[in-house]
Amino acid sequence: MTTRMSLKKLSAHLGLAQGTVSRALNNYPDISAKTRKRVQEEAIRLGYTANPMARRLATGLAEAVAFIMPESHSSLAEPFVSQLLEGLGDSLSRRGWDLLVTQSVPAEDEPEMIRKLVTSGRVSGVVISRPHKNDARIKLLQSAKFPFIVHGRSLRSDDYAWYDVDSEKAFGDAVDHLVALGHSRIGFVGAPTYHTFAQARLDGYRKTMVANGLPSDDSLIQICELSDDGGERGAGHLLDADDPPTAILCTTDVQAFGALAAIRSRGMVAGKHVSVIGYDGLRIGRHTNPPLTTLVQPQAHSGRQLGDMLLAIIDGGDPRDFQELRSAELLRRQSDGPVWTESAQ
Amino acid sequence: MTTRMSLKKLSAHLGLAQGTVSRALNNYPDISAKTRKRVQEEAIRLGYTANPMARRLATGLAEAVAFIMPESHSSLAEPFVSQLLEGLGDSLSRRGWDLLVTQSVPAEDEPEMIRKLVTSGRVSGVVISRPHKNDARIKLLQSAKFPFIVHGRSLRSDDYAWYDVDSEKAFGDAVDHLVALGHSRIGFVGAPTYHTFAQARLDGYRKTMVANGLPSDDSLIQICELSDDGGERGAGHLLDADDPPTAILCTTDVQAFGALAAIRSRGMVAGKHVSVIGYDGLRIGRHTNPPLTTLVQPQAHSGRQLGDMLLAIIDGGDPRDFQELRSAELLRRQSDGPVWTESAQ
DNA sequence: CTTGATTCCGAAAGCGCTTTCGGAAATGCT
DNA sequence: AGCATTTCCGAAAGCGCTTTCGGAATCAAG
Repeated sequence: MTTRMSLKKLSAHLGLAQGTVSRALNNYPDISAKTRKRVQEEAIRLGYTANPMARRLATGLAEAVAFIMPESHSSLAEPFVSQLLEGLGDSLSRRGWDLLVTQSVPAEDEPEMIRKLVTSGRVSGVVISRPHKNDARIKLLQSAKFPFIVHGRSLRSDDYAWYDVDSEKAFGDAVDHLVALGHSRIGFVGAPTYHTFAQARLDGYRKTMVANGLPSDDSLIQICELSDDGGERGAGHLLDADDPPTAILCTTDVQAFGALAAIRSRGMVAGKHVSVIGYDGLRIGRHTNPPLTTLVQPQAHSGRQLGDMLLAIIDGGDPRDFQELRSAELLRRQSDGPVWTESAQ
Repeated sequence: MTTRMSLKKLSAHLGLAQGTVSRALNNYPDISAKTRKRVQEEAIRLGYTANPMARRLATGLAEAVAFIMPESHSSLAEPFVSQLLEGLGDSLSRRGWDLLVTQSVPAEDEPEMIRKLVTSGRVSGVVISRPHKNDARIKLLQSAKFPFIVHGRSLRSDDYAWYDVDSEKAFGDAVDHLVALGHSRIGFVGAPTYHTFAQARLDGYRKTMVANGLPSDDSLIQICELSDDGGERGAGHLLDADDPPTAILCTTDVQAFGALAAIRSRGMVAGKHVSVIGYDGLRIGRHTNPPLTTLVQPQAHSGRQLGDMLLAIIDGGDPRDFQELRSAELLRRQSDGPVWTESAQ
């Protein structure tokens, strides 16, 4: 491979000044259509592409955005990441920008990590996910006036861009659904509520319980970690209580998988003796025992959406104009059913 | 935020020349220990960090590597990706390098995509995964003398770096295991064999079948797509044949999930009437019906490993010195068992 | 034709760093 | 003390692009 084609060589080849060629390639209006055409054709003919580092240095634009991976809570690795990255990459590549992924770090180091990312100039924007209710990263990014978008929301979400699913409403729907099936003692397997989504889902559950005139005291609520084991433990406690619930709502599908295990291990069958509903709509839920009823979120194009929005903000758009709330829908598989009664048996 | 600290300002502040400060920060030996210390301390005191684009332009080093995401075959999104990226990111971040992710593109565009990546200078190395038996990307990378590492192998794998799991051996072990359980008609649900791993697993199955003096004619082999649906169809055909197998080996866990479904839908129970063994060791397999027996690959640190190896190659190491073959182990859950006999019932 | 406005391109100054090179100052040796 | 080294730093030339600015050439208008 001969040495890489440079602007210098290209312009010499064309008998034009470097600046002229550069402007021609970048469609400056002060270049005649004729020479512009000549330049552009010759450029592709010779396979010239600008050195990104040189351009980035000259323009001060990083031409890249970072995705901060959520901390993986279980070895049941985040199934979203892959899909989300695909969408994000798709969005960015249309502009020739890079997608860079940074791993999450211990929570206390996050601010420092964000600071570095912002000041280093390696990226022109970032997308963060799974914000806490009071997310330090968001504040940092805001005060630095750095373009960013959030996958999810924090408590106050009016003044930044986000893309989220209304899981509060979804959990309300789930409760209504269970009530319609005759359930009145409905348990909830939650996650640490510093996660906004965990809080929202708990709220949706609670509010709809009282709206239906049902109890949702603490004995019906188990907060545990976001893993199958966590779900199993949480559901286990619920099931072993004096007056166990006849249905259990889980914050995530992964937790629900654990809940199903807890039910099985107690000699009961989910969907019959006790109902279980998860949230996420993971396809893998088709294969659990029994197949998991779940709230599916429309994440097909969330990555693409996130990318497009972030790009718009980087282009100068007002972050407040980019807030999108989608809704989730109940997908009935086989882990829910009417409340169990011995007699009906 | 006041304007970013630059080498120029830092050096003025120190009363030194830019070059001197730069060399001090980069630990050049021609700077006295005294001034080096002074410079470095002042740099951190003032929060100076070099502008990456400027450095990259000056040094010609991209300080980044790209991970090319495998094409996702099913909406059962690749569970590995997340974990792998984490490890990779970890490895790279120790050196302050960036990890950038590029989405896969239609196979026919891959060479072009690789070419762009290589010539653009945006990265100093790439990691590719799921190579085909005769992978065009590998050849391209080799002829361009561009640093890269492969997650998996192609047919001829002697002259480049790779990290792989010996799934051929693993499938041999699985066959032996089933034979020990009394099985003799063992079916195989495969994947398109342009995937090297699909071929290797098929080979492992075949060879060990004949080594055990068992038949492995085409009627026992179904090639289908890498998804749960594919696995369900493949296993279905096997099951519906005149002389159905008493055990089925699947190329991946995801396919095995489908196989379990096929068995259930025919009123049989896996692990009893017919055995199923998958490959990957996905944790989610604990929750299927029944829990899936599988060959688990040690992917805990594969990302980290891949990153370290690639870095070493970029540093000038000989790719041939970086070939690592790990092995998978059988994890018995509940989808395998002795061959079923009516009488024993 | 002359003038004034346009159109189009060349020249040059950066962007913020690295690295080579040469020379002054400090040190070693006789 | 005198010379040859060695130590340490300053100066300057890039890296490959973008972008401003001014001027030559072209055009329209008087």
